[in-house]
Amino acid sequence: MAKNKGELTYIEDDSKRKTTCKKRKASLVKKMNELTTLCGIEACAIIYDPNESQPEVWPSHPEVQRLISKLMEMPEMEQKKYMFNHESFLSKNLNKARDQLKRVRDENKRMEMELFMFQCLNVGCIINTSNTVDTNYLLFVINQTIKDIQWKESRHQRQHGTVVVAASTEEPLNEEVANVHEMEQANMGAMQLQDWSSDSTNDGGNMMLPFGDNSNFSSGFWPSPSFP
Amino acid sequence: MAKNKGELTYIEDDSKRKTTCKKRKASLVKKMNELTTLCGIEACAIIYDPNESQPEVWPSHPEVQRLISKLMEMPEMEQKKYMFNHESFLSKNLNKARDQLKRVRDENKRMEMELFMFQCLNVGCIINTSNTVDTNYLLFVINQTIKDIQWKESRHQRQHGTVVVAASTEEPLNEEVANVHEMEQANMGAMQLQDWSSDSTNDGGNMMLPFGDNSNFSSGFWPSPSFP
DNA sequence: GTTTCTATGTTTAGATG
DNA sequence: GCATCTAAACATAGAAA
Repeated sequence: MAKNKGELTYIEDDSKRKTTCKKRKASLVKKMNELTTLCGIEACAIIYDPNESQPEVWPSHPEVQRLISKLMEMPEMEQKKYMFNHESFLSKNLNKARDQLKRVRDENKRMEMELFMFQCLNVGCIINTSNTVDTNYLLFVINQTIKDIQWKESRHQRQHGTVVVAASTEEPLNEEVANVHEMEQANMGAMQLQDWSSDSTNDGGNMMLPFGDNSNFSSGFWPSPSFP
Repeated sequence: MAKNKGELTYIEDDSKRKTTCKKRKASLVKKMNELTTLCGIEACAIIYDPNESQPEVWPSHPEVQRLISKLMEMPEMEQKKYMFNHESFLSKNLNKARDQLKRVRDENKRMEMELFMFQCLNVGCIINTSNTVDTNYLLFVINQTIKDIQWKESRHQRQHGTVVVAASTEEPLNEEVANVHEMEQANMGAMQLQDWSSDSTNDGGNMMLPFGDNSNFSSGFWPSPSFP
């Protein structure tokens, strides 16, 4: 504590406490970011600040959920293993249970990825992919979504023009990804990008989405969308 | 980072990383203690350090459990509200006031577009683009998003493989769109998508939300996002 | 209420026992 | 590996804008 020389007691003054809290929360989050980035470890934090309407989590809600799950799962899994080893009559159901578990896991993973994808799109970037999400699966989900978009969009080409979004790797493993390029060729339309950043006045009104107060979106989540 | 001047990247050297990790974990915990004490708020942290056999929790396991329960009781749709805002500690950078107005305007426009883009993905088609949105700008946003994805993704190629997502029109007018193809070329790596649905044992468990019989955790934080 | 500034205390990467 | 030391960078309480 600068200028306070180690006085580690509750700050009675409301204003001072609030200010300090805000500053220190920011610093703490920065420190967590540094720790996880520099050392490549996983960490999360939950902070309940009465000054905020909602608890603050770091680095993101899905990641916190994942780490919490990881924490909660540890003792349970050992317990299960123990039980399976000792209750022989359960062993005949083992394969069945495993399949079930796998299905549930896949479903959870899918939901997590879809939620994550939503958040990425909402914020505009991939959020803290280091050590947090299965990027391969995320890409699978994105490709699936893109495929849906393309399929549905193709029914409206004549009305609205065409937009193509494509995902690729060096060696696309599935048909969907491969077809992306074909569609990209086929759908080359007559559209041009305008300079969106100019001060043109003919677009602002159309840009507004009728969601009223946009403040929800200004308090996004962490890490930053890093808009250029 | 003393003597390291803001180089916020993974420390490759094992010994250095381990030492830094230990020091910084201690500092982080100290900071959390100061924050909670000085400001009288509740907070907890979970840290997974591969160097440690057990995950480290702060301030204590029961307290972490209690705060997690508190968090889990919140409705999912309000996630956005309690995410940290990266800008709170990163935006202290240079020439901020210079083009603040323009940035805010662009930001609003971009957020509207991103939200719109999400809605498109969520619904599965481009929604009534005529008379509602600037399609050209939508493409720009998509490209920006893609660019961000690529940039972030490129930092993890070795771990997860490479994917390039691209959007194009017949005549891309800006650098971003043009660069998409360059990056597509540049990022052609040696990676392949893995079969995400395989029985790999290193990820499935983390996806499970093992709240099971604990009513605190089963009280609803993971409702299905109802995707198509 | 917020942001900016700054003097001063704290953290920390690297070096050394 | 673990403690101690140190210069450099950082964090921050208080004040001012």
